[in-house]
Amino acid sequence: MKRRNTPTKEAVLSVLESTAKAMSQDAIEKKIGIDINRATIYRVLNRFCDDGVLHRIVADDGKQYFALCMKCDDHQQLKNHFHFRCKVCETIECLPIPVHFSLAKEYEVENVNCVITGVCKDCGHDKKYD
Amino acid sequence: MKRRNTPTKEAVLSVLESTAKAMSQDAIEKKIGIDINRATIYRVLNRFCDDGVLHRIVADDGKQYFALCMKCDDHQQLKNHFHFRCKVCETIECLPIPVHFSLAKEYEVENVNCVITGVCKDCGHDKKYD
DNA sequence: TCATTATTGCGATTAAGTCGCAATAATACA
DNA sequence: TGTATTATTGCGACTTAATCGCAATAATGA
Ligand SMILES: [Mn+2]
Ligand SMILES: [Mn+2]
Ligand SMILES: [Zn+2]
Ligand SMILES: [Zn+2]
Repeated sequence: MKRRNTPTKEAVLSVLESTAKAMSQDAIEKKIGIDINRATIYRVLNRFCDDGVLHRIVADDGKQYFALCMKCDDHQQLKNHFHFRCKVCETIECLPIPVHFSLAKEYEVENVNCVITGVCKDCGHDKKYD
Repeated sequence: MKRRNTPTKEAVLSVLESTAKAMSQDAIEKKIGIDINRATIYRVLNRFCDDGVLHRIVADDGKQYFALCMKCDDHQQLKNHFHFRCKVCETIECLPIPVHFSLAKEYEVENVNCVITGVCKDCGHDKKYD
């Protein structure tokens, strides 16, 4: 299963590198410019997740969102972090807030998925000129 | 919009009162005994959520799960708590672990959805007689 | 250049959840 | 107790997200 380099992979990655947010397949497809099949985008995203290049967030809207995994040491500590989904601008941001919990040792943790939903700082309700 | 008492409502509630876990529409339908339409179960569940009787968790499998909201003061502090989804027994439990985070005041929080996924204490990998 | 096989496009498919509408039944009230 | 009001239900159609099978394409290494 050796990976091959393709224009599709590079295009998807480049879209995600152009933002600090997590994006859905739909949003990526809209922003990507070139025409790539939906199933292909999903397959590329899933492979990136398998390879540890991206992480997947399932929000409370039931949709999957994908974001780059940070590699520098500063960010590595944030392996499990909170996410914020804004209902107004429909974006998901990776928050620099680590998730802490402690479970009885019999539990085996495989994934942590934490999403806070509401209105983000850029869309606050007091904004008069929306 | 005054609520009416119906056998359906009572049946759904009784299923959820019979367990400490969160359940999906599918699981509820299987356990409920009487034959109730899928859309109706969803409508009942949604109404219970609106009324604060149930809370809804969206897990990383993309599905919605519903659990009773505890009313005693002991549990009220756990308004936002972690959930654990076991991939083996396919259940979701409400953990008595509160979710803590702090956001810049410009954020408006409307919902908190935290799910840890893995293998629960009853399904541990060392079990030889599964 | 050629063979291998990972990747892609396409259409069909699955699954969760919602919606419109007509029929039913819980509630309030005469 | 009868009747009107309207919340609730059942049904089927629909929506959306995501996956899958398969044949065609193209990246890679020899
Ligand atoms: Mn993130
Ligand atoms: Mn819970
Ligand atoms: Zn926003
Ligand atoms: Zn389990």
